[in-house]
Amino acid sequence: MVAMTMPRRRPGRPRRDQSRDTREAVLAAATALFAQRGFDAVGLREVAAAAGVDVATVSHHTGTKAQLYDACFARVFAAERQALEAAAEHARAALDAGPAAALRALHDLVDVFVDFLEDRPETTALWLRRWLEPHRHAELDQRYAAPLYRLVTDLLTAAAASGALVEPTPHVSVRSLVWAVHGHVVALAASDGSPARERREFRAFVHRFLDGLYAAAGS
Amino acid sequence: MVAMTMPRRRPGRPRRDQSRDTREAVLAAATALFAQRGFDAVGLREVAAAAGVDVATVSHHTGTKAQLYDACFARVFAAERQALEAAAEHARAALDAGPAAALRALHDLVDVFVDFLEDRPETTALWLRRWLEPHRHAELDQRYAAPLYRLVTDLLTAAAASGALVEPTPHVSVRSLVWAVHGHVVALAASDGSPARERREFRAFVHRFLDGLYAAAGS
DNA sequence: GCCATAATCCAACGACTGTCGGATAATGGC
DNA sequence: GCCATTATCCGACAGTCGTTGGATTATGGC
Repeated sequence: MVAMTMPRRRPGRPRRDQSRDTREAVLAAATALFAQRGFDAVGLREVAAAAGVDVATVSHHTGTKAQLYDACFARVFAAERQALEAAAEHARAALDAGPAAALRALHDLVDVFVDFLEDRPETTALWLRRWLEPHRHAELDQRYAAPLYRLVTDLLTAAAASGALVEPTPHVSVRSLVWAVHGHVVALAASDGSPARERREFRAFVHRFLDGLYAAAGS
Repeated sequence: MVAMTMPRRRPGRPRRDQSRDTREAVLAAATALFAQRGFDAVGLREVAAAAGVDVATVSHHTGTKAQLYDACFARVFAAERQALEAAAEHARAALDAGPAAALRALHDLVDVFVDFLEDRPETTALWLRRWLEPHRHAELDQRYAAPLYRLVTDLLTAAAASGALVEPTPHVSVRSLVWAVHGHVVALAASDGSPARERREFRAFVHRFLDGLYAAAGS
């Protein structure tokens, strides 16, 4: 953990950036715990212990428990959004270079997505937990999910408009693809087999899925 | 709720089947609450109130809170398994009647699955919550998920052996399909659009997906 | 070198949690 | 009609929860 490598904190006016470091350590510890066991099962004292600080320090930096949870969420999904938007921009640029290039760009985009979630499984855990909170679902959807979905959906729609593929309901395909990836990550975490093989197989499956969308266009 | 239609319970030796009725009411109330808000966020007193009984009565019938949770889980998935096994038997029988009949049977099987989850969204919620519990994941997988997955995977494998379709990794396809359905159910619950249209669109998507597996066989 | 600042910890609060012993009372078996 | 049975509720216990007020102390600005 980050807290282990840092010198034990002591009271007093902060060194430069001490506040930011502590906040980051708390957020990292809280994110891991919330992803693993959920909002209600994690106590603030536990978060504090994992971050190497006192409970009151957690509250001091992140306010209420719900605010801490939201901060963890925002932190993780900002990273995801950043990774995806760069890749999507790339794909959008390739759209004008013909169906073959567009298909290759889509493969790359999906690979970036799969890589990201494989590397940070806590992202999947947080997504699933948020999806299970109906009252926060709407706000979550608008702030995080919708922009990402629109990104890819627009991509597919544009590809369809250029005649590169046929997909009557792009948002359904995208959503199904996203959930399939989450399922893959969950299965990967619980797997006792060869992770490398499972990753390869899933990637191949996703690519076949994308190719299928293109094959339907009969180009 | 069931509790509302039943006469207020009073102490005393039970009428015939009173015990079973109370247990059922408790399980129903607990299942709904656990699905909505999760294990830790639901208190036993809340379950008791929803079932119209006292806390001690809940413990008396279902033991520990964890045992109550497991009982809810087992109850829901027994129903799912029953529904799916009947449909799968049907599909397996149709496998010898040629590719067209087999494909139609697969469509039917998936429709049964989608119908079931659309009708009982709490099933999806409980699945997702269980998947997020890594320590119980293995046991869960072996007791409930594995048999169902093997059912459908065997079906696809047999179809592949008969040359009806080509699918190198049936378990990946099946898992992805299952997660896509769960994603559909979640989106449906949070949707503010037309549920009927979303259901139609998703069903069409799933059928296209299955047809794609067959189309790859180049029959 | 002094002082205001602010990060940190300690201690405690009230509320809520799961669980259990014991009292109550209605019913089935005799 | 009596008795053993048992579903039900009341009350209480020990523990944990999130949160807060106040004391402590090291640092940056002067």
